[in-house]
Amino acid sequence: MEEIYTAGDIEARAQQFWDEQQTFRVSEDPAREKYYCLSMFPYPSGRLHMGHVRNYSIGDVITRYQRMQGRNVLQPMGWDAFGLPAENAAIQNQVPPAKWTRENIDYMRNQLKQLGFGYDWERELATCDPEYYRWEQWFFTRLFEKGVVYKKTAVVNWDPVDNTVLANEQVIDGRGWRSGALVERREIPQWFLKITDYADELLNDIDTLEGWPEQVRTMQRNWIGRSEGIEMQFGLSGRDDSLSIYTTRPDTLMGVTYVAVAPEHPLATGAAAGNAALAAFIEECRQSGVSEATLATQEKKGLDTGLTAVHPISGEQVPIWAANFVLMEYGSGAVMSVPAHDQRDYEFARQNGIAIRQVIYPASDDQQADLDKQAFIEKGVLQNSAGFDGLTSAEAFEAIGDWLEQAGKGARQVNYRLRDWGVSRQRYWGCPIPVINCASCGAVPVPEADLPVTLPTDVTVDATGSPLKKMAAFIETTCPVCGDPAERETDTFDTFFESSWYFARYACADNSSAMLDERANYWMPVDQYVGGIEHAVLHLLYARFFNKLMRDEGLLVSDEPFTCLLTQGMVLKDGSKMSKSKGNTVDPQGLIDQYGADTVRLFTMFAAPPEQSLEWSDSGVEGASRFLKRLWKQVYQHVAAGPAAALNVAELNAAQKAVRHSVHTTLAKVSDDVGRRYTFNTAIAANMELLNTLARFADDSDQGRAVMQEALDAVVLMLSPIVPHITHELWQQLGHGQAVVDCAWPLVDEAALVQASIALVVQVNGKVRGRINVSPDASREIIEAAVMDEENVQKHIADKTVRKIIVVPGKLVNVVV
RNA sequence: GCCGGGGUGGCGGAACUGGUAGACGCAGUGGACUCAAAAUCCACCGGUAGCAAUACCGUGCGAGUUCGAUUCUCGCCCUCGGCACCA
Repeated sequence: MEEIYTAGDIEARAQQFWDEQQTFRVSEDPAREKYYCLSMFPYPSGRLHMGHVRNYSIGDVITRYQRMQGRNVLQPMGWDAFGLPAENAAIQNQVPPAKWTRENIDYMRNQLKQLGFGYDWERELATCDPEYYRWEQWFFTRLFEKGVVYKKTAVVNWDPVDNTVLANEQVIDGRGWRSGALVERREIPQWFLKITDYADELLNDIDTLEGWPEQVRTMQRNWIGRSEGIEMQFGLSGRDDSLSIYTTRPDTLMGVTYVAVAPEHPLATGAAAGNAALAAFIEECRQSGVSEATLATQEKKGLDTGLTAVHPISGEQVPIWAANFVLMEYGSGAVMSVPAHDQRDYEFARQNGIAIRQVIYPASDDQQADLDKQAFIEKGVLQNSAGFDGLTSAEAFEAIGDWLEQAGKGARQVNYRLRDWGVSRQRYWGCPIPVINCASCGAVPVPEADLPVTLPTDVTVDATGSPLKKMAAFIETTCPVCGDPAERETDTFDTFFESSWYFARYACADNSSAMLDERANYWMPVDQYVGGIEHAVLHLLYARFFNKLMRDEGLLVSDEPFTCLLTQGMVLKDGSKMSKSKGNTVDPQGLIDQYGADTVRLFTMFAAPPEQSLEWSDSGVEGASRFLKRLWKQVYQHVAAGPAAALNVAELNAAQKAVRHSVHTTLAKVSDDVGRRYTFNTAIAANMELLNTLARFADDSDQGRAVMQEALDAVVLMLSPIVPHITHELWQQLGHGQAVVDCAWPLVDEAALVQASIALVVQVNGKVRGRINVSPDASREIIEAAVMDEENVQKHIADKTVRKIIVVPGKLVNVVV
């Protein structure tokens, strides 16, 4: 055995071994328990960043640990290869997106291999492969036939200078990122998936996701936003039609003093025809981005349309305002406004001189309503509400609901905040939407025999929008129904489309005749999914939705795709997210070259628990490297002295027993940390502590060396999922024939955990005043007597009377005076 | 603005179910080894007072519950993630 640890050679040898043995190649084996561990696949942006290293290290530790538990473990890897950055790179460097993407994939695949992650590379997929995206095109046409997809107009960010649609992130302070032009809202026709049809199931099934973090489940529930309310009709003065409005607070209905509609609402745009000021206001509202964060934080503005609505109960005429805070996408694009009982309506009414009418009064004395200062938003008792006076808010909800239903002016309705999923993107580098637009037949799905609709890759990309829209050869086709000349759809899918089913495709990535086959039902659902917390809502909700769509199409049997979810925190440098614009990135490659993959993996696992953000530290990496050198040295010194004798537990002296006790308490703790808690940082810390103990244990006797052998074997096995290369080598050097990657996780010897005496903390009035040593089975009486014997305890009791003594078994004693 | 997290020594973090605050590591200080340096090894390492034993203070801020609160409750401050076209 070499005396000095050299990561480079060791890592190359271990990786070659796994490669030759096809260690991580798996197939279906009904006789064994399967375990599917999946990390979110990366966007091939060029090089791995620290977030990837962290994500994939976590997944690899879990994978290797589960292998040691004897399970049939699948861990695949692939590429989320469509997306905006490839187009940006194309504009900047005149390199076609396909070429750029392929080169990035090749480079990053090599980096993943250098890091020693145990993937089954046979299953690798890239979403920009026609062999991959043809199946989502096929699936879309199935959904089309079923009526799950439909087309409607929706607003986008429009850059009037570059004449292109911008992503929200390309809008900076209301201006296009390249042109600097003020962004406009523009309505264009787009394809939607009816995710709202699944809103109830998506909501209810959250309850079954017990392996998910509670915060993610809460965020998804809030995102879906189920509410119960009343949908009612406000009449329109001087018109035959009416205005549909939804409210969750019908108890406040008699306090309505105006109605607000979105600036794009037909009522507002209609009224603008004869109203220059209103037209100017609507135009002004059009000059802003579409993101909800933008709309919610901008100054609340509105203008009276001059139209009036008729209150469904009182018949009173209330003004209709156009307001920039009402979203056309949400509900009917109109809201009733009750300034007395809604803070936003209150501020808007104050600002615009609209009446404030209180109809809800506090039900008890602990509540106060001061409408000179703010709205009273609590529930209470109704007044000034005609026939509903005296009812509580809850009673009024029912009474007003009944009244409206009987009058034919409204109905109880469940509403969702969730909106249907718009999947059209006016981009080049994505999966073409398989639709042909025919003048006489309308939108027609591309027949299965003509799939895939292949994305042309020989293109020049510039800042003025998708090159597809200028490619006659791509666009011009014939209608599959009538055979007349027709035009191909030039929009591509939202890239969330690809990432909504890749997890199932890994099970049968080689199938060229079907989207999924029976192997998907062997591997699905994913047992452990690992990825960034930033995907808590969108990706994870779309993937859950898609899984249900695939189930309903008969492609899968599971209701949910991911049994357990681990949301990893971000990697920070100097307190903020690493990014090129901040210039605070750390390139993993340099660290791999300098220290080796094991050091990088060890540091990322040690610096913080997986769910927390991780603060990068170069000197911390140095520390991780030092630990591996010490581990190497400890094994080297042991091995250099020749083979150890067999362990005979009955012959051990007190010091040897103490070391064995440390080994097995560490083993128990690390098994729990790695297997249940996923706190790899504390698992590593416990091993560091144990190695410190072993370094102080100098015992050349036969049993001393036997204890050391058992201890080093345990440390190597415990660390092997985290630092697989060095432990691969050390395990051989410790005299074992089997590769460490194929070993079983070590078992705790319960007998080694038993101790002759344990230390209890002694408190007086909750403050630590000393410690006592007692036998683990000492009675309460013996413990109390020992406590009272303590000098420092007596001093703090002094002349006071002992009121009670609290004994927490195995931990502490608190004397209350 | 709305939804969800987080805040503990000089730094990253530990304390798992309300029970010893600061494990482990980094940085630092002192020492050993060396001609010297690096590396390595040993010791110390929250603040104040004290030779020490020990005492008091201390987990973002303010209240509360409890024998006991980093942990639970309420209010506030700061910060990070998401907000439907970044992935």
